[in-house]
Amino acid sequence: MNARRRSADRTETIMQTALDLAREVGYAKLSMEAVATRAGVGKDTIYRRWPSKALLFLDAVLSSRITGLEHPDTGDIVADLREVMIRAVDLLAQPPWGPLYQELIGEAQHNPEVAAALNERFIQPQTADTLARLKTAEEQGQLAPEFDLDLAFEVLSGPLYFRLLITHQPMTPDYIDRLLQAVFAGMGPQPQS
Amino acid sequence: MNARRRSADRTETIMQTALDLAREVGYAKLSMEAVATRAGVGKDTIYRRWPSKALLFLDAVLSSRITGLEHPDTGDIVADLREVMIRAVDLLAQPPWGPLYQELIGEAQHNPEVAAALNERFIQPQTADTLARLKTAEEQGQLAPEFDLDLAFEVLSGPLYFRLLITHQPMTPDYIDRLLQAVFAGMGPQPQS
Amino acid sequence: MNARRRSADRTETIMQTALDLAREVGYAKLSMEAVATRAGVGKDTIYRRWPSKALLFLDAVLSSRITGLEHPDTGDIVADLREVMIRAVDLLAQPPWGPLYQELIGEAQHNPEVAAALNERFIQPQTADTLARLKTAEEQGQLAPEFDLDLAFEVLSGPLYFRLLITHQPMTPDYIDRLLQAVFAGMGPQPQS
Amino acid sequence: MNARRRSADRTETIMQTALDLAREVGYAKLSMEAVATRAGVGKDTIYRRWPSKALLFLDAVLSSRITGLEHPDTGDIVADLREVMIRAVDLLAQPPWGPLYQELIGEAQHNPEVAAALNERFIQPQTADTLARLKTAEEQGQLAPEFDLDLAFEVLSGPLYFRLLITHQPMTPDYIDRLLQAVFAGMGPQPQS
DNA sequence: TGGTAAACGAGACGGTACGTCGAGTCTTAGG
DNA sequence: CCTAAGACTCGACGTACCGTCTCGTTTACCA
Repeated sequence: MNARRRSADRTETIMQTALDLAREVGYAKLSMEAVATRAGVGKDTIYRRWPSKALLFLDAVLSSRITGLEHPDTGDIVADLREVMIRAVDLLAQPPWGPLYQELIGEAQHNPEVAAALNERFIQPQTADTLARLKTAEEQGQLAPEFDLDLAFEVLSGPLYFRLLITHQPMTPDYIDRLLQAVFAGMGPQPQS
Repeated sequence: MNARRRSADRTETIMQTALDLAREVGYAKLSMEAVATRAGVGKDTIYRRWPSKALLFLDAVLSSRITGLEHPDTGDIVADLREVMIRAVDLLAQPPWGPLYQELIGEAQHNPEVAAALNERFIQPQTADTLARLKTAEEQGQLAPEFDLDLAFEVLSGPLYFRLLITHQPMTPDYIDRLLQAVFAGMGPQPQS
Repeated sequence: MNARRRSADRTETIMQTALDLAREVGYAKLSMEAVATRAGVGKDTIYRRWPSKALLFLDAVLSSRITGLEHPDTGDIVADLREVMIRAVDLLAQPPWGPLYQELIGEAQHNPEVAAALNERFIQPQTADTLARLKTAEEQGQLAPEFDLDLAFEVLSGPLYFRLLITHQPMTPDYIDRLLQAVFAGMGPQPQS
Repeated sequence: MNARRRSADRTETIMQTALDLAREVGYAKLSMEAVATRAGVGKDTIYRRWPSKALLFLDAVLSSRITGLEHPDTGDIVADLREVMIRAVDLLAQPPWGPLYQELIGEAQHNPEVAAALNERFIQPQTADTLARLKTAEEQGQLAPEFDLDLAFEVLSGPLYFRLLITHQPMTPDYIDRLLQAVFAGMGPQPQS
């Protein structure tokens, strides 16, 4: 089948090589030249597929099947949220995903294309999945009726991102429990009137 | 103490120039050569003071007096938190601070020195200030007695960082109100058992 | 033989530019950056071809066809030597060759590679050509039978180099005549036995 | 006379240090910074005495007493010339004088001040001394009456400079003998008419 | 003999160029 | 036409010295 002269084969090889190299030296020191050489591929073959180093990297990271972040539905919303948060945090805890994801977000800070693609391909699906699960819970009366559902993903994941990106404190299961506890219970002294 | 012969004059000029240029072209495209040229300074004069572009930039951003982020104490903890959050968000909303702060955090993702310095010089003081204000509120019974105070800064600012860095959605006063409401009221359906 | 993909085109352009610049500002003030800029070429493209400014300069000077320094054979050895010496001196008298050749030799004084290349590519062929012509003359009995032929080139050109490099006195046709006269006649009071 | 507050002491130290360093790394890699540091002297202290690196070097080389190049007068002009040539060549043969003198002449090729100073301070006295000795010999009838005395220094030393600067062939006593023999006997076949 | 101006060490300074590196584009030869 | 290879332009890197210019601090003259 030579009609498809951009063989999917090479696309895969390149992404895998990019990922391997990124693990070894980090995104910042990743060079297209090194990727091309190690993949045994001409630089043009890479640029024919991705317009820049950043977008190759993004593609490589996001395509490397990060699975298991869909919400289960056991009927217990807190347990289900906890489950997904734990899984996410486990993923980020074990190399290379934490550093790679960090660097990807770092790159997004001065590269609107990366920022947009990251949102579209990762953040929004994740948000939507969480929202769907929360909707179900709401219908089952497991949430405060007046709670601002659209905010929920941000309130729950915001602190995780804050630790990942800013303070680099560990995100332990215990931390997640405290976080869920705090967010579900609220800071206020009593049921607000 | 003969080490201190570097004129504060130049130090100031360089940081200001770096800041100006960063506003114009962004941190990513900021070059030491451009800073040196525009500041009318030799490159060595810069490298004598900062070991890298990243640390110059950090210094420039953090030294450019960002003030007004200390917590007032009007006796109303929610109002006081709101006040500071509004001010922070106003700062980030108006150029150049938002983009610069974003890029600074972006750089921190692959530069441990920047990450450490950012934490020490900006995040930790900010956290401590918030915590102090919350302690006062707690003593005055304005908070749920069991609330996890150490988490509070993360829970409140996490979502803001999430918007700033990830989704780039606007952080309006209304959004802050919704956030405070959600966090104070909690997600749970009733007085928790 | 894939090594040869460097376009001869660029090679030529670079040497010509180097030569032009050297004429304008001299070798000492010649900079690789200036050559690259004026030639519209990346610095690497230069460094890929020549390992140093010195060797580029040498190549540029020696490649810029200096012709007409081969010995004629009119049958009169003195006239033929005179002819070549006059031509050499004319070449050096008119800019830019004099200064360029001087500076090239200057560079050779602290750069063995330049010294070696200069010898191989210019001095030795010149010496050999002179020696050949002298051999012919000898066979024709135009030279003292016991004269040290291997010395001849040095005895005749040495004084020219001395003037070129050390005293910078002019090398006029008259001077050449005096030199030939002196060397052919000898300093001694009479025919040595 | 307070003008003279520059201690001769330091002047001497600096020249000696320059010379030492030049021996170690060569003139080309000699840096004023290194001279200053090793001499334990501020850079200004050097620049107060010499206007440039080149002139410091010249001064250092020429001041380091090169003696014994004056012509003796034993009555035998050939023997006397030979004596001085041998001594000169011995000096240049043993490090560091050969390389240093070469580099000095190299520098003179693009530095008129050095060239001028070198001529005035070294070449001209040397020439004058030789000429004086030749004059005596002429009066004593040891030279061909019509020989061009002004040329003599050039004819004799030219070949030596040629070897020193261009071909780097050794200048042995034997070579000097051959040179003297050739120059005194002349290249021509007979007593010239 | 103490006061003061120069010479001094130290090294910061504005500049210029170095040689290296990598991004992204372009060229060549082969299949 | 797509590919591997790698040359190309461009621009920035961080370094090294140049020769100049402050800084205090000796020194050594002279008042």
